[in-house]
Amino acid sequence: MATIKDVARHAGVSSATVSRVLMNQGNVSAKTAAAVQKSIAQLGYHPNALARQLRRQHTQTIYVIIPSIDNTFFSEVYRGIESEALVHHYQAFLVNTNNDKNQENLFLSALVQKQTDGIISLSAAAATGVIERQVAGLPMVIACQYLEDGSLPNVAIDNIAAAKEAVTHLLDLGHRNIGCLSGPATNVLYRDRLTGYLRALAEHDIPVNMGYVSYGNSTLQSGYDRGLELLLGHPEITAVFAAGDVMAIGSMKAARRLGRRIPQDYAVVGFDDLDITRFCDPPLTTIHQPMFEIGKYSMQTLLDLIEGKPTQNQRLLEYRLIVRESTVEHA
Amino acid sequence: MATIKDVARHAGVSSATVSRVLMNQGNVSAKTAAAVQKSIAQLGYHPNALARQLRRQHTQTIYVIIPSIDNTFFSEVYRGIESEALVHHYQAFLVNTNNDKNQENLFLSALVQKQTDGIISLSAAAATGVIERQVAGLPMVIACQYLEDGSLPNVAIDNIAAAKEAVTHLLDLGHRNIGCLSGPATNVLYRDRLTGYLRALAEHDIPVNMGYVSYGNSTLQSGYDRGLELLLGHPEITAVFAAGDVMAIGSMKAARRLGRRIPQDYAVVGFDDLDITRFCDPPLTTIHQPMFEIGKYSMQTLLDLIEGKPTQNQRLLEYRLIVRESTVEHA
DNA sequence: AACAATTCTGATAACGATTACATTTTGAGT
DNA sequence: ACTCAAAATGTAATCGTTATCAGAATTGTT
Repeated sequence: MATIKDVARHAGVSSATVSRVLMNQGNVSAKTAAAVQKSIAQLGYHPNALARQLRRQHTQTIYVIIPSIDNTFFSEVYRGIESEALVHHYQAFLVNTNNDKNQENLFLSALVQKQTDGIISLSAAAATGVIERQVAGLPMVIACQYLEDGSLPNVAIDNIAAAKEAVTHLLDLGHRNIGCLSGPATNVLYRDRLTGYLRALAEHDIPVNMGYVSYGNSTLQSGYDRGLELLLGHPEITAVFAAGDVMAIGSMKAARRLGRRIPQDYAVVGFDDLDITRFCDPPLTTIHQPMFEIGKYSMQTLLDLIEGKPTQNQRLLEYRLIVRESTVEHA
Repeated sequence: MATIKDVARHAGVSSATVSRVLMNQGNVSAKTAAAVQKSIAQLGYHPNALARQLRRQHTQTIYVIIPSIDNTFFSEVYRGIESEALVHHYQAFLVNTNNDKNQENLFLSALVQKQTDGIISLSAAAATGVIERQVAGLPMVIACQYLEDGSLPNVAIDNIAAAKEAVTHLLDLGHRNIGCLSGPATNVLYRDRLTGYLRALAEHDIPVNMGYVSYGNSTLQSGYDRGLELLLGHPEITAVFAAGDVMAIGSMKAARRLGRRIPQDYAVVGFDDLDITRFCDPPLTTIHQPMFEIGKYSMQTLLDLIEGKPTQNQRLLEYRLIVRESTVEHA
């Protein structure tokens, strides 16, 4: 690979001059600039980003930590991040932790070493790791989740209120025995959504049966498994609130297998509003999260952080309940 | 951030010694090693990867180019890549091009500059860009697709044979008017699958009606749109071969909307065997691709390339038809 | 033609690590 | 104690850039 020196020699100038045209910060005559450009093209020269970044002490690069790459929810948030990064000439890279603590640790220390300008984590768990490891100081924002000690800026929706609205929708339809398919209790997100579920019940003076809430792991299969259990163990349940569309879809299959018709015998509401929910049979009633915007604002916040501007510590975006055909008045 | 010099000073040794314990390549007494380790811990030192890589001239890093991050097919392939990378102490990063030529170009030149050790592209289009730009020389392999001039190693399945098998399955069930939901004709993958479709028909002496083939863009929506068109324009069609599960699922909604029962009135077979296909209603008959293995072998091939070992230029893995409930004997 | 002000350009010191080579220290064997 | 090889350490060059500073070339003004 050609280096800047090769170009300099080829163009008959010093490497400083080549660097100047590379950075095009003026102060170089049109003639030599042209000559240098020509040499660059002829030699197929590409500046070495490593060397440049080492010298400049910043990378114009951010990394996004994603807990599980196969969830399209995260992909959409990522797209928002990416598009915003692009307009600010930052480059976004993705790391996938597979929900694996080991992997997270590995990546985090790798990222610190990589001298990235900033990190957006879509997992509060990973973020906790960072802080324990005292690599704070590296600009970082959390998207979709948040740290309970509020130590890092975050952008998300109000999950408690949203979940409450979803469950209230079921209550308004006359359902009284409502199951809850939650995610891992270690995750704030699912704790909040569970809280919303409980509050909605409380507001309608419905006694809580903790047997109605089941904890899955956000996969289709666990939506199916937990959904099956729920219906088998509590046949009186007529509706379910799933704290994620993926689990909702899994549970719909479980209901069908038990001969329940959706929505007549079993109403289901999801959470997230993934693309696929419009193509289910029946289309899923769910909470819409502005995924793209969450990504976009996360990136904006990160940029503020990088540039040392003051930032809002918590940014809550708008959600909304989208009623489709998977919920109907209780018979 | 503490540098190696800080550690050296703190431990009362030279930076060379610190480097030696960092690389733990022996030749340093247990006593000083311990002292250095202690200083490292105390100062919270992390080696600067940029500097290290600049000096060592390799990064232990590979990048994976993904055309669209929201397709779970790619995620699964990526997981295979990642797991294999991990055991070889390589770090895999992801870049998403959103099927956008501009983005691809941007990323590619960025990657060259980043001095990565290698690239795995899940898009032949991106790979073509690389070659035009004469940044060959950078180890690179293509997964799932291939370049028609055979200039880069690739690992995939035999898409022609697989598509042919899928369509033959429909023919064996007695279907004669079979639609084809293809992807962009610019993509070898879809051209191959279309070829498979045509060959199956030819083998059964069924005249081809090119009106039966429609070109979508691999989204749920386009599966729906093209599927609707197909059924509206050619109501005599009783089965469809979709060159991707995502489009298959979209088209199922279109069929339902027109009052067709699946599979009785309309049989559909997909391609890929995404997780979601098991949770559709009805579960989708499809071609299973060994996504994880494709990823794994791609990474192995890339490593061989990096280490200068001889590599197999084309590796075809096994696929298989999985018959579920979306296909049934033609009435 | 002389001079100052301006614009270009080149030498060189960083950035933070690794490593070849030189040097010192250690320790075993006598 | 002395020698000598082996082990441990230090010095300094290097990776490919950018940025500071100083010097050279150009321009404009009188």
